[in-house]
Amino acid sequence: MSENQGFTSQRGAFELLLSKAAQHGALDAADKTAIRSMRSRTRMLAPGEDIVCQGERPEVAVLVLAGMVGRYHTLQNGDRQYLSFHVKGDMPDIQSLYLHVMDHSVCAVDRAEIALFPHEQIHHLFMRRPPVGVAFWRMTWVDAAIFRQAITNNSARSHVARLAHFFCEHFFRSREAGLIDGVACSLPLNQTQLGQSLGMSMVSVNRALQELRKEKLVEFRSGRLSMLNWAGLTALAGFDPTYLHVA
Amino acid sequence: MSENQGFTSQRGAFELLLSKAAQHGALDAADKTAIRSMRSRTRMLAPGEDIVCQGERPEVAVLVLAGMVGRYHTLQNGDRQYLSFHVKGDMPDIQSLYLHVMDHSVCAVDRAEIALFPHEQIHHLFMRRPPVGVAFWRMTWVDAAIFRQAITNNSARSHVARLAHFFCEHFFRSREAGLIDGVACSLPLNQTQLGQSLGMSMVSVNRALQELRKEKLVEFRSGRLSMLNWAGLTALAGFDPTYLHVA
DNA sequence: CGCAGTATTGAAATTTCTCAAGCCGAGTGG
DNA sequence: CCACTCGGCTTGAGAAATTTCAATACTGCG
Repeated sequence: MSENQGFTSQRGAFELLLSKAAQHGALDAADKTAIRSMRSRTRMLAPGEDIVCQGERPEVAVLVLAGMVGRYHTLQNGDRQYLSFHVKGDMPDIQSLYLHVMDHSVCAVDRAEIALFPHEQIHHLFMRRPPVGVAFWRMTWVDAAIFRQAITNNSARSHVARLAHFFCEHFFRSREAGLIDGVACSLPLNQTQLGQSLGMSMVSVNRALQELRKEKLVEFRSGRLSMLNWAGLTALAGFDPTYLHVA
Repeated sequence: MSENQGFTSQRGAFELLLSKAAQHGALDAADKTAIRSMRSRTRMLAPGEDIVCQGERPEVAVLVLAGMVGRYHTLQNGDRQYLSFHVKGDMPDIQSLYLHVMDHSVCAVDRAEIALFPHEQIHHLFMRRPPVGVAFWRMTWVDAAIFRQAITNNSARSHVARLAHFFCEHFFRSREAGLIDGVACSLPLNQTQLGQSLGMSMVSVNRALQELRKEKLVEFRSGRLSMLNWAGLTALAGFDPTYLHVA
């Protein structure tokens, strides 16, 4: 991986936020100016580093600029359950704006870069420019749709279909975010983490993976996911991208 | 159960909506007037009746006035996965306002009464009164937190803890909605539906239920849930209500 | 070259599901 | 008033899926 692949300048954060918001609602010039007038700072994160933890009360919201960020619950026995993963352009904890105490943690999965926007400024932005609020609102609704799909995936699908569905979703979203490289994308998770996302043991992940490999549907090694047969994989997974609500 | 227990008049719908919104954000007189100026109609639903189906494009949003409403996915093989259940004061499909095609269905679980608000009016309300938008927005964020918890529940907890957690959440939310009768509340689901919510077979639900009964933690028969030992149940479930973000 | 983390494998232990039968209680009609 | 029926609950037992445990291989990096 080249040194700063995908890593964005400070100025880039606003352009990214703008284009993301524009995907979710029509914005006029005043809306865009208002977005650009916010203050933010950027931050680099080491692999595994926590950004906010369950129980905290953050005063800033995160925008992912590069790398992958994950959200997870920590159970009483210390077990970790990943809830979702986020790529460039996602705002994984915007809900902390009004839901003051975090019910989950947010961490960098691999090396990542984020921008931080103060809650106060986002709040004023929404009050002054309702269409911007609606655009952001829509983003969080897509998020909720992704959570719903995760419930179904982890509760009602076989291990193989479950893993396949996870891969389909990640690839599809990476494509939307412009992060595809031919037929491959980055997915910097190990099999243990995959298990903590899908509600299965690491060994079961390994065996499900072998199934998919044997059928020549995907390849997945050292953080790289390659789609060998998209039609076959989506059919096996029962993947229907409607829930991702791409405009 | 008495004839129209909990069933609300047309006028009651606005008061309910108002008090619900007020729980999630400070509203001034103009905000309240704007909410009251909307048009709505109410509707009675038979047990099991669908309100909106996966794939449809509704033009109204639902407010639950009485009874229980559920959301579910339908899988390719016809299996059903329940995603969440909603009681008086909840708006289970407000996201259809901007996420135009439904990625899941909404149905009445038992006999229920709902109010329907045209999308167009809700949209104008949000544009004119941003604080009202924020209050509604917060409601949907709590919804998302509930989905996250369901992921963890169905993926990482034992069958017994899973069922216990489900009971805790339902009881807690029913209490918030003022639907508690002493130590009991309504939960009009059978064991098959419980299984379709928790990602377990009906037989496993039955056996988990027997565990909870044996420990004298809860009683659950014919749609009625009684809490016999709240402290014991929450401890077993690992239930921490932070995620419900009661203001 | 060797370490550390990750992946893979086999086999036993355990959990979970399926199947199928019997039970129970509420409502129905004779 | 009682037999009947229907849906939902309960039970046991075998089959299947899944996890656990533990040993072995692999890989990238210092």
